Amino acid sequence: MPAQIRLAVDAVVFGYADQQLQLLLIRRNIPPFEGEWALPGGQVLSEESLEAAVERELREETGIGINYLEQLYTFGQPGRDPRNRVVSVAYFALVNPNQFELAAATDAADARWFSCQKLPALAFDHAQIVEYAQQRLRAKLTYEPIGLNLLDQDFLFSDLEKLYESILNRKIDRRNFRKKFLSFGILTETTRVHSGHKGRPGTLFRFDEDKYKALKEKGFLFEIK
Amino acid sequence: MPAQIRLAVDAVVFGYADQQLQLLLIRRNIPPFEGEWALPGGQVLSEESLEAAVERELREETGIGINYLEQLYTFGQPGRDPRNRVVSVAYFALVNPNQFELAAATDAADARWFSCQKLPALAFDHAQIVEYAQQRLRAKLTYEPIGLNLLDQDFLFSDLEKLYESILNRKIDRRNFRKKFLSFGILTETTRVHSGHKGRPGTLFRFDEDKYKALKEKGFLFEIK
DNA sequence: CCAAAAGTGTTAGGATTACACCCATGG
DNA sequence: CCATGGGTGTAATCCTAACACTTTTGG
Repeated sequence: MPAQIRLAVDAVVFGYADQQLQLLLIRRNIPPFEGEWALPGGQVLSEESLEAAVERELREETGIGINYLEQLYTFGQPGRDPRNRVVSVAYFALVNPNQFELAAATDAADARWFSCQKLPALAFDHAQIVEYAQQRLRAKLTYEPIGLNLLDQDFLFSDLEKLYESILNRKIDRRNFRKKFLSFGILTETTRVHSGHKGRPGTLFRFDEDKYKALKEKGFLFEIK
Repeated sequence: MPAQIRLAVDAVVFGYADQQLQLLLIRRNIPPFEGEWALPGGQVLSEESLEAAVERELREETGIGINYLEQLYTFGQPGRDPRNRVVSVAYFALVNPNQFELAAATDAADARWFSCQKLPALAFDHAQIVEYAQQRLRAKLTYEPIGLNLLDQDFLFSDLEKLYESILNRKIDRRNFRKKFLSFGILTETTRVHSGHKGRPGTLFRFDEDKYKALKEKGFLFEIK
């Protein structure tokens, strides 16, 4: 029998707060890399699916509720874990940090959001995994409306615009962006709001996911340049 | 210790011949699914990378030389292998079937090309994996020039055009396609050819991969609609 | 000389970009 | 009444899509 290969999952969980992309990390309380920050994750149990493993680990380690989940990539270089051969299937998740208690520390683990602008050093090859996930997020934002999973259910157009600007890291023309996005017909208008800010209140929009799915079936293409 | 999860790789190897997309399959000579057709692949050894495992399996089972390889997706549903829990990292490969002996049967395995239009029943969940790979290929053809890996080094424009037509399964305007593709500046012109066909001989082109990489670095975007 | 495939340019319509002023509210 | 952010239209440009005839060769 060959030396065993262990299978794990890791989750790159993005949130959006303070007009910045945030990443959810846990502090490891066991070796290797004890005390360092790492992606939530762990070994896959023998009878559970990969997605179930991700969800279980997130529940155990962070108590979080996921809006969007997709498989990212499988990292399997020998040596990426200094002790054993561990192959890890990385997942990519989007959540709205407002929808639950900010990183309730369950288990023994300490869970926290970090701005993607100021990440700490990460255990294993997790920095590489995060880099890969950011690329995926940036790319996907332009051809699927997944960014909406990072916002509140009802949001201002300016929120959406700032989200795109901060993640894609470039200026976006407000008028053209709104025209384009609205032209897809996947947002519905709600009432109005003042909320915390000064200035004129803005319209609240809501993502119509069923509409989007229906259009997608019909071959409709979402695209933001 | 939990029941062991086994890790495997599978390769979806596409070729192009007779103006059709082809898929490389092997006939299994051990249970389960003995005698049925399946993707080349097998268990990952404890010290090899995933890519090395794919290349080793392809060498052992088919004697093939790969032009393009990328990770496709990891399939890990419990029950996908009726005997053990096997998680398989699927890879996606493009080859030119002219570049080596047509599926030399090494090992005990029988390896063959099948037109993607007429695939046999496949073992395990391999039909699903192939379906996923075809989607990836179709999508990727439109935003990366990977189709060139399926052709001879020197090829006619009409070959490229037919390749796109057959894989995307729609008519393409010959003039617009040529204009667009040439505008990228990633093809270089060679001499002329008659080859086997009737009619006026056409110019042979060659993919300038270095040029493409250089442009890509600079933020250039390849796109065929 | 005929059949087969290669090669080539123009135009209309649609999409994208660039751009600046007025409006509604809170303090 | 002022500061802040929300809301809106038009014109120039670029890109895409549609479209047909001529050229070169082999048989």
